Amino acid sequence: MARKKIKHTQIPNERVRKSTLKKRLESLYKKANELSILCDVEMFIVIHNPNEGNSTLWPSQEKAMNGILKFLTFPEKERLKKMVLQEKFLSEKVQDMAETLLNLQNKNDETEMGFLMNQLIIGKTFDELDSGQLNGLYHFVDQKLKKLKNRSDEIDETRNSGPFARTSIIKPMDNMSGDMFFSGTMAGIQKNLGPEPTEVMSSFTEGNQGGLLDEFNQVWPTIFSP
Amino acid sequence: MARKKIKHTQIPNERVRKSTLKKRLESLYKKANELSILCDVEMFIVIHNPNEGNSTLWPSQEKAMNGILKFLTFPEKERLKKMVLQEKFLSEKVQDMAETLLNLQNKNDETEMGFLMNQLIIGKTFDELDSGQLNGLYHFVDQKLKKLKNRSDEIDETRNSGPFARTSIIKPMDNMSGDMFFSGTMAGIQKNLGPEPTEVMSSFTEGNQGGLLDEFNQVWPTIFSP
DNA sequence: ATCTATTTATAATC
DNA sequence: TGATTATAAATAGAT
Repeated sequence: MARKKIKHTQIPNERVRKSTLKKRLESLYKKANELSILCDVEMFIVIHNPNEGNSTLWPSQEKAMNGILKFLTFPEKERLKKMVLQEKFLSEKVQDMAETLLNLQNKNDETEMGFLMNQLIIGKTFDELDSGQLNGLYHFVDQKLKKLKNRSDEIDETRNSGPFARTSIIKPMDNMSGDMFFSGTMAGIQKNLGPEPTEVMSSFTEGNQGGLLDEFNQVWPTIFSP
Repeated sequence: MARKKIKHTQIPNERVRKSTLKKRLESLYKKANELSILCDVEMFIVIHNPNEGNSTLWPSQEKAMNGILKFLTFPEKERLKKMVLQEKFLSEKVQDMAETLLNLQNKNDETEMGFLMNQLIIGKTFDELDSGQLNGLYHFVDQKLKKLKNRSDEIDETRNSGPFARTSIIKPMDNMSGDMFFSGTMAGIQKNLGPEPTEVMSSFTEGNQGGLLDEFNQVWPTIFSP
């Protein structure tokens, strides 16, 4: 939208490309912000820029991290446990491990330490195929630790010997109402909109009373690409 | 941009709000797609819609999940381990747990099963404060399991008794060049662009040779909000 | 960065 | 819902 219509290919001139990126990103943020206000939705945007060697998160690291962390949380311990056992897809060892973790989890329930522990375990257990690329959570945890340290130093120095009481100090994550996550198929390009998004219905609009597979199907009842 | 300039507040009429959301989202996807092509960047967008009780991921669940999973991976096992020990922020129990997991991880290194195990452990160990909201990874794991089952049935039925060989069947995640993750501070609204994004320099543009804290600071040398 | 001639997006309407 | 159209916004190229 300007003096001339442009081609839909990568801008060859680096100067122009960079400038265009900046201008268009500003617009994109503006649009996203408008949309979230006008239509009462939450959104976040991630931009990876291989050329510049950086990434940008909008509207903030904090919000997106919280979303992402919730993204990776399961709805029910027992449901997963049963599924794993029933489907027999995983070894006993893995199941034992999961149970052990579950127990440990329960003991630390509602403590920030428990949350941090989870963070660390995640970091440890993930494959490291992209080693050298991934410091985000590292930093996140570091910040959490610092925050926690400050708070517990202020609030509760006498109750326990160490800085980390077993009582709940802060809630691990914000509550964001209406979160739900993602499923579906990938599709091609329609009109000029680029790839279609994937969308799912919310699980909490659905009942849940059948067997394990029914349960699963009810949780993910509708997969559609609008 | 239309017949009339609109207010920057939530659209009261539900029908209009829904319609506007749809139209504007299409435009946003289009813009995002254009931008990614024109300026050679990768992006993904997440929209939570509390009212409709659903969420949308653009451009696809697959891509965003891969990004998110990498987001949560640490660069080095030992570095984290040392950090945890040095900082003395976590209990021995937690550290033992982490080590146990680390060992288990090593045994399953480069196997899809190991990857899946990690997924499950993550699900198990996370706090469940948002219980009932989070089925995304559940579904993701299910799909991985199915894929794995199909592949191993086809490729390698004789080498092992079960369907899950200890050898690497598929790589857990795609490689996405130039990924890097997020840090920084949150800022207010500038012009009409909404919140500022947070951005960081890439870790792999930096050297890394000091002590643990130095190391950390070098990994996250520059935090700025453009 | 700033400035316009144009292209695009879209609010209101049908 | 889906189209139409008058107007607001975004922006390519120039400065």
